Amino acid sequence: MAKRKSKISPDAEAYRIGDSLHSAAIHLLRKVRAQDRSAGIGPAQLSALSVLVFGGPRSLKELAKAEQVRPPTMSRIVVGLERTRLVRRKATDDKRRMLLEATARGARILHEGRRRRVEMLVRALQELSGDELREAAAAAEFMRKLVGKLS
Amino acid sequence: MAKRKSKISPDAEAYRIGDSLHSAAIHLLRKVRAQDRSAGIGPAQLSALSVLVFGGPRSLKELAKAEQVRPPTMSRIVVGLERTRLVRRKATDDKRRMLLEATARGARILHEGRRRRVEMLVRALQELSGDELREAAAAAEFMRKLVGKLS
DNA sequence: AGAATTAGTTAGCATAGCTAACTATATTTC
DNA sequence: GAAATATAGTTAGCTATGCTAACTAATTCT
Repeated sequence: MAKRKSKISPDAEAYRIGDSLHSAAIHLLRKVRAQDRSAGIGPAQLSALSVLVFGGPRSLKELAKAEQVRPPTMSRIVVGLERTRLVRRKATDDKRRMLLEATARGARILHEGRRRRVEMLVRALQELSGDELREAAAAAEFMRKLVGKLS
Repeated sequence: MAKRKSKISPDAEAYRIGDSLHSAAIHLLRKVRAQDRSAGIGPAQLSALSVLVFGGPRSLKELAKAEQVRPPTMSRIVVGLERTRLVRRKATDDKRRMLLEATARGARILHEGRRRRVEMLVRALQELSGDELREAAAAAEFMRKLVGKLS
């Protein structure tokens, strides 16, 4: 593109693509998030829980960093997760710190919520041809790489 | 893939890809959203404003539907946007309805906020080769199509 | 021992989501 | 044309999620 259509500067092209990706991500998540209403768990709790389920136990501060929120915010999210027995605290040698870990129930709830979200995408993906599915896999892989490069 | 590796069922493959796309979209937005703090406008307001800027004036109910929120929620979002003079109400013949439209200031603020978000992506995209950039464009286009197919 | 640092919480504020119940206007029905 | 119904938006009140500032308790450094 940059070579065939020299009128389009690489920067403008990068901007257009960036805007597209941004917009697509917003609309994709807005759609799948509609599935969360039946879960009885908010998006922040669901996301924090997923870190514990897939990434293993960690301290509140680490969890806050992983979720890119401040410690007081995470403190309250954890209170909610504890109240519904999705997460448990474990004491450590350092008595200031705690380890947060998902309960079995937490893992189950997470997988169900995730399944509901992802299944919406899966239904759309199942309409695609084999070629299109390969395109989908490439898009997912590209997004993953790009996110790694951010900031 | 489905043909070469017949052990992997198309369904499992679709699930894996769906999960990837979902996860990538979450992480992408979490990163770019960090840019919003300096904007002095929340994500819901920003998103509603973008509908008005890019899609033109419409009623509160239509805006709520476009944003997939309930009317009372949109009512309050609009109050916030009005308070900061980013959106204006216009009366219609039907005195129950109103038309909401972005002000010039609203359009400017939106473009600035969007630019901040997108520029983060652009910085990452600018590190890519021409081939990779074409991959990026294909990924964006694919996502756009997929979102259209959702539910 | 005392000072500084670190982990987490509490308090207080704003935004954003919901449902239920309300007001005001339009439309339909008899 | 009046009464019933439907529609657009708001208000009230709840929960969840984000922040900063200020606090407590434990640990580490000097």
